[in-house]
Amino acid sequence: MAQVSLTFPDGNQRAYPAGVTPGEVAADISKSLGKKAISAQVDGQHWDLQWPIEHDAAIAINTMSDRAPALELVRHDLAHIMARAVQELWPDVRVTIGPVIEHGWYYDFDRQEPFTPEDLGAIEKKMREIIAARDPVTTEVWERDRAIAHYTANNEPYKVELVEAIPGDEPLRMYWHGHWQDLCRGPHLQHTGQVPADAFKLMSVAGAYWRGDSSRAMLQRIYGVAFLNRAELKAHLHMLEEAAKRDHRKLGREMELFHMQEEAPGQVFWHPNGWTIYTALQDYMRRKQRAGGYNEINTPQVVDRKLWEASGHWDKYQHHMFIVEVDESRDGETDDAAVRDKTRTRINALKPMNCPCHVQVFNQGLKSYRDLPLRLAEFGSCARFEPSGALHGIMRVRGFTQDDAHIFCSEDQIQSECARFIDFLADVYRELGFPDFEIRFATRPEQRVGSDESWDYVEGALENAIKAVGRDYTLEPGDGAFYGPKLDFYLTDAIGRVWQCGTFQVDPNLPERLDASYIGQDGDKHRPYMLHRAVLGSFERFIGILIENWEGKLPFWMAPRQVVVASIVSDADDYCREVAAALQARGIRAETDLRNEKINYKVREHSVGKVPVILACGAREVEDRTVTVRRLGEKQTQNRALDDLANDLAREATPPDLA
RNA sequence: GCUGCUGUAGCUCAGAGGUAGAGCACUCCCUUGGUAAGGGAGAGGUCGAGAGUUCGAUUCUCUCCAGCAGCACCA
Repeated sequence: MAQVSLTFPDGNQRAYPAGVTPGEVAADISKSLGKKAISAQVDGQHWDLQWPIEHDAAIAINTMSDRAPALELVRHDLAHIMARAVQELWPDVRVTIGPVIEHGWYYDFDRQEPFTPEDLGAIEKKMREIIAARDPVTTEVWERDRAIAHYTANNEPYKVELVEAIPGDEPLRMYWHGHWQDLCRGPHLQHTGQVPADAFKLMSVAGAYWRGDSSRAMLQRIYGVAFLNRAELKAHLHMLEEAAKRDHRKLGREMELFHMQEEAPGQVFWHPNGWTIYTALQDYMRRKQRAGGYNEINTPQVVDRKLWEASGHWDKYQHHMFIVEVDESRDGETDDAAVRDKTRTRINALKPMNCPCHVQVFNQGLKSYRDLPLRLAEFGSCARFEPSGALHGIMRVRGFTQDDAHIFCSEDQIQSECARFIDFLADVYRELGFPDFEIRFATRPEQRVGSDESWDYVEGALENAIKAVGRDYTLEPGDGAFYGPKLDFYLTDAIGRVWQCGTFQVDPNLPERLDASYIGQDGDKHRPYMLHRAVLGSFERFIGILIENWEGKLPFWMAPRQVVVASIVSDADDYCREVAAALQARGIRAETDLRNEKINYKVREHSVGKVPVILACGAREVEDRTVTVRRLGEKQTQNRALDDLANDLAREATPPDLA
């Protein structure tokens, strides 16, 4: 009989009959390992305990203490257990797919009636019964015809479709969790009892398209989270609560930053406090850009469709544009709709992007190679008709302002401009409190314009630029824009969430379409490249990220209300006004709170409002010309001389680029 | 846009086929209080919009609008 030689992690080798399974190997090592085993790594591949090993291989047996495979298996088995529970409760439900995702899994079902929160409870209960039953998990490889016949007979059309989509040379694997069967790649646990019964929770149900295709059936997706023990589950649920606490929509209301209303969906009404943040950030970016060699411009919002036709947006982006039809016959003539000339109608669109307008600025007058690179920046207010379901607070809106710029340059300037931009962006992110960020390099997609040589050159230039500034990046092959490759910049917030903000895109296409040119050293006309770039992305979204990152407790220089001077007794009112005025004279955003309320009340209210510094003044402070300082989040107070404190606060209030 | 859910006072939410309630916030009064809510009184709502059923609709039905979760979208 043929033998296979298995090498264990400690270097030991043992011979087994070919076709031995990791489960048999584990049981051979020890009875307890045989029981504890959950799966194996065979030549680095995650391997089911039941799969035969036919060749010499390196093998390691996984148990629950091998975190990554354990989590993978627990979540994956839970997906099957949940699907089984659902079909036991409602036999007419059709099953589809149920993959493992970050923190847990989901499974998509086809069912007429919606699942209710009570249903989730019933499913969870049934799942615990299945786990308690310790049903064996078994597997078999089936022929395609058998699988199709089986699923056809059982009225599981989605499964039939899945089987048909699997390439003919790939074996079809079936898994049983007790009596319940599902098509699955595996691997799985030994039996359902290996799933920790107290470390999972069904979270929510939501719609999802079959195979992610919006033209196909809408299924119901049940999400679950699962961990290896109860403590981890609780920690995760606690983290979700933390994220909810940081929700910028909630903090925006509490801190009186902005509001939105149904007459202007997806657009922000900024209140004084929120606008203070906005302008502080914008003033900062304006200084940075000026120092970074950009020329700030401003371009129209309402632009004739002719320009959008020329730029290609009318063809490709029209459904995302706010289109404005203007009846020009009323121009200076009449307000009476009946006598207007309907033929004098002009079609405009609100700009969804600034680039075509920036080319118009570039195109004014003759440009020389000496003018390049020309960096035109605009805090460009754009309007995009985003799908209603995409809107989300101030993070995904229909009206927003980008920190946009376009760099017009020659081909051989792309690399240095890219390196220069990465440095610029890193500097801004660092100063704004995001020292770590990730670069993703998206290369040529299937559908593209331009020659392969040109793509080779430009992709090479970007790659060299990243290397020149000494940064790592991950590759996203095929994810570039149709006109050119791009770099996307992702920052990580205080609770580990990742946000794409910055971007750098090489575009030879739009200068061509809009006929931009410059005179080269040789006296001939040349086509410039256009580099689209943004650091923050949009002010609206970035401020949302800042609010959530800092939980509303923004750095002092951005805080909308930096100091509240609160009186303890009304005899201190005049002194409080004097203190506030002294701080205001130093450029600090200070207010007084002289209301007839106790200091406890005032402290609570301004703490909830995230005011970083509360200065309390009573009889003692008036007497000594001091203030008692209470910093947000600190219990302890500090008595300080007014002048001293004013110096400190003035320093703290200085934006990072001026410090 | 799609599926599901939601829409009642500024905010958070309760309620019911017979035109509405709480807490906080707000106004006034008492209180001058030393670091996360002092006490009392008062005012405040076309119950998201429109249509239908009904003697009567904020409540039931339909349509629309907006929000929430997810999906799709984010050249």
